[in-house]
Amino acid sequence: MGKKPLVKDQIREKQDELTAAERRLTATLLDDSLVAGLQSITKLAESAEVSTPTIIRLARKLGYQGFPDLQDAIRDEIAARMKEPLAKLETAELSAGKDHIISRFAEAVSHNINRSLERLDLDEFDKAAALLSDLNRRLYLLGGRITRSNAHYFFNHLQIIRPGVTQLDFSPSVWPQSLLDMDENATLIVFDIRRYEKELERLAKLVVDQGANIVLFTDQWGSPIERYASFCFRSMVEVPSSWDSTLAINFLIEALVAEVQSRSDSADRIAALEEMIGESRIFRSN
Amino acid sequence: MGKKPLVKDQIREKQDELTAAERRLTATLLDDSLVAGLQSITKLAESAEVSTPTIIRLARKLGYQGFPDLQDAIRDEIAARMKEPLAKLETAELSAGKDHIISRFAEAVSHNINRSLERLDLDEFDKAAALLSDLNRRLYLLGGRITRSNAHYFFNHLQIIRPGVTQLDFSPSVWPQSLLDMDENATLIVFDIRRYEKELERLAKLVVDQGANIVLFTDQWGSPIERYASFCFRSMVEVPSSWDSTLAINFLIEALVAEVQSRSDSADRIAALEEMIGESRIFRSN
DNA sequence: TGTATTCTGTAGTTATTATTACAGCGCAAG
DNA sequence: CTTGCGCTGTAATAATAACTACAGAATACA
Repeated sequence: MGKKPLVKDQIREKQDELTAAERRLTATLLDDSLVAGLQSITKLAESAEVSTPTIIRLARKLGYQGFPDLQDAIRDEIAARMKEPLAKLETAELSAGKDHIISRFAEAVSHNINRSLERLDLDEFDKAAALLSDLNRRLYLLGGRITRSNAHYFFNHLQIIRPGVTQLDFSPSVWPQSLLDMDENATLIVFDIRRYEKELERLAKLVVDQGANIVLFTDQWGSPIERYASFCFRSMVEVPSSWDSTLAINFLIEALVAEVQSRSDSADRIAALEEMIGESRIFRSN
Repeated sequence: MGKKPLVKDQIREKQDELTAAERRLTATLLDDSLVAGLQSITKLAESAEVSTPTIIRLARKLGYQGFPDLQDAIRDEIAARMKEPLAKLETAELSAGKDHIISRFAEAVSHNINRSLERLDLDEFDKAAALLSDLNRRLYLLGGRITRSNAHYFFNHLQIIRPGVTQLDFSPSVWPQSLLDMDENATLIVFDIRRYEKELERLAKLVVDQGANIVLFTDQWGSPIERYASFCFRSMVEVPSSWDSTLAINFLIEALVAEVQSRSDSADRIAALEEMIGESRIFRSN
């Protein structure tokens, strides 16, 4: 049994063969994501300003037995959409820019975050947060060509929340110095999405050999570093763009920052930092 | 007339005074975000394994006249939620981690992106994209303490897509050199969210005085730089964390990257870059 | 264990909804 | 014009849903 087409799409598809009254009806339906179709046929008829038989005729044209049958389909769709943490969005409807990049992007992004959260193991998240909150462990961060920005964002926060956080330079030539310190009391947080970078993998291997843990952020297909990682977070990255989207990854980073922060009770630390920033400008110049 | 409470909340509130069968029913309802409540009373009774009168009794307990009355309320709520580009999520339901940080975070993030997109003027977006695609204009990027990571992410992409892109150092002491070049053929892309940074504002003023354009990314309250900006994108940043979330800002960045990319037809440029990366490693070390 | 109280479903009734049949209307072609 | 065809609504009917009354079951308490 094949996947049923979405009612919304069925309507769009048949739009041409619909009569005037039927279009008035579909307009009403499409107008609020089909929710209007869940009323009784009488009420729907009133709000679309058509007669009840028109509704039944439309239902039949779309291939349903009758109105209740169509309603079931609509309800199933809505239920499915509500299940999504971030619903698939229809966003375009908000400013008539149906095919604007913003709409298509928003749709893709919500899909990405949805799927990523769906696959996320909350236990793993908690354990990773605990690991990153452990002040006895030093943290090192490293990203690839694109993801180094994400690594930096994470670093930027972690560094304020707790001591012992280091960002590795993007250039492999200076890695050896830090590598020396990455023993069993160190954790390397590494970002690697396609196209996966060999240098990162090589470093990962070395680091694990020295006993350090690895927390990996990668894409849906998975970096080769996965085999070395104690914790691995896969996020969906595809969007209608020549570039991958790291939004789902950023979501995880921000959530981890929030969690690590609350576990670390770093209020004092931050207060002290704020004071330093307030009193003097020299610290902002680094 | 005050705002009506959400059915979901009404149920939670009265949970204590509900009987066994009624709880079975509310469990079914809550289980799929109340969508089950849009079926006929008969079907709902079946799927919740209670009798139809139980349903009516619950409806009355919640303060409704009867089942259809309750249904109307549910439908209204769902309609409201579907209107959101990214729906408010109930995400917790996906793994029973009701109050897990991930759930609360996801809810906040969807709210933030929703609101931000709602306020986004697509025309402004397009015009900004056009500005950034204009190869006759040089681009400079700058962020604040936290947002410099975002600036860097944007820079990372723009730099590949087109020539004439410069990232300003975070340290004000080296700004003057770049400032010299920021004339009417330059655009400064600046990120400034709370706590707004005075240095950024001062630079913005200088830059505008020299005739350059400013594209500003800020938070919902708005940076003081707004008065100097040709384009201003406000994004919501509040999340259940000690830190602000820049996800909505990143959304815009990624969408702009996609748009600028497609306007710039930089296929050749990227192909050349890929080739260089493939042939030699030295370019990755900087 | 017995009794009172509350809960819950069955079955019957009423109200509403979904469907059908048909007739009027409007538009296009001759 | 007039004729014909398709669209649309009205009104009657069939189907289903919503509600009520009541009685059996479950539970709490003496």
